[in-house]
Amino acid sequence: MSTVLNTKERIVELGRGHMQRIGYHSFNYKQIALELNIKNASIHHYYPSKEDLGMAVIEKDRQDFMQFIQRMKKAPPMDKLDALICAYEEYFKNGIKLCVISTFSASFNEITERMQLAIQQYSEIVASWLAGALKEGLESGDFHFTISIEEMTNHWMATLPGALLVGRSRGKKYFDMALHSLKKSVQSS
Amino acid sequence: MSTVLNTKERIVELGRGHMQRIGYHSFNYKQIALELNIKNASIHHYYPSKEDLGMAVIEKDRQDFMQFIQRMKKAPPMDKLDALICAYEEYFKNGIKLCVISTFSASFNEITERMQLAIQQYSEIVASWLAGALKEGLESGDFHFTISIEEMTNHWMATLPGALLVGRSRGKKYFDMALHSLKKSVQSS
DNA sequence: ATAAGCCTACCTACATACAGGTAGGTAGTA
DNA sequence: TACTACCTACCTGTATGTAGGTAGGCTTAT
Repeated sequence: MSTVLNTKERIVELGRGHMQRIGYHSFNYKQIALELNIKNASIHHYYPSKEDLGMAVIEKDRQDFMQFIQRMKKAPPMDKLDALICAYEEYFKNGIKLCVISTFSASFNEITERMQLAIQQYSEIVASWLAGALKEGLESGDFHFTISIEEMTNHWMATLPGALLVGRSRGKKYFDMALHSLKKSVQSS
Repeated sequence: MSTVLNTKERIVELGRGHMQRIGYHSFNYKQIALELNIKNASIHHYYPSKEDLGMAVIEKDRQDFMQFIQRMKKAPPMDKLDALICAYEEYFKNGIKLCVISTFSASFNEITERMQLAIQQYSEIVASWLAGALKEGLESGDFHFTISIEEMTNHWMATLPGALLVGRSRGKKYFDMALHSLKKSVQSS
């Protein structure tokens, strides 16, 4: 698969980045238009409304996550969690982004119902993948923890976004510490 | 202390609520003006710029937290943590708010440096209070955990905002579960 | 082979709305 | 008299979105 993106794909890609950095509502078409050297109105040619673009961003991120699942399908459970953590380190590094789910969760009360639904569904996909990886690691003996898988899943689902937020206000040290604690949580608790 | 607020105080109070629900950037003067039955321009009489109002909201929340610290000064450590959790339950209930620190952390890249600084300082106040409560509980034998106080503090600092976000996308059940796990974390880990 | 027609990927120009903010005024109170 | 707490009216900037146009490539019929 070639990495050359057409305009439509580049709009989503750039839009996603901006939304993750400054939020869905603060994001605007101008920034993308400048970067792609096209006019504001041309974006509407591909995405008639901002909601359409928002939906496309969520959908693209979900698809990327599905591919991630596929790629990691046969990896050992710890590698799966490591890869997830690695993705979050990338978000934090690349201009202090949030993950897409957190981005839209932070704006949850100002997005349309359609978008809320898409985020809810996407969240459940991530959660069930996480639960699967945790179950697998527990059964293989790679992980050791005494709380339920559902609780551990939820612990991860809350801590990953929380680490991004806390990293913004308290700095990288505390972001790293949160992820480090998270990794340890499946090894002895 | 009377609960009757003057207009200036009510503007901050309402502003805070709206910011917590929809974010700093999405929040606008009109909503407050309507609720207080005054004109948009009158808000500028009290807070010349939006940044001033944002700063006032952060400052008010910090002051409220300082009062909270005072009130809980002689309470047993577990009561302190319970009270904090209770505050977050209130946020989640009252129209699905985030805490003020998360609110501005979510918008961290679109607020002024002054506001960023204020949030950073406020974060450190919360963190050091939390660390104090954890230390106290550990020494009194009320808490049992093996990780460092700094790590446990950070765990709380990340999980509380994370729970609010996850609660928005996955629902109250998972918000409650996150807080429940959090409470358990100081009792056996 | 080529002309006609159509589609894609943009453009210019504009409509609309709404936000933050300012200038200057006024009524009531200290 | 001066200050407080508003108001009306307006300016400016900016965001989403629309209408209509155009250049160039592709398709199809003759």
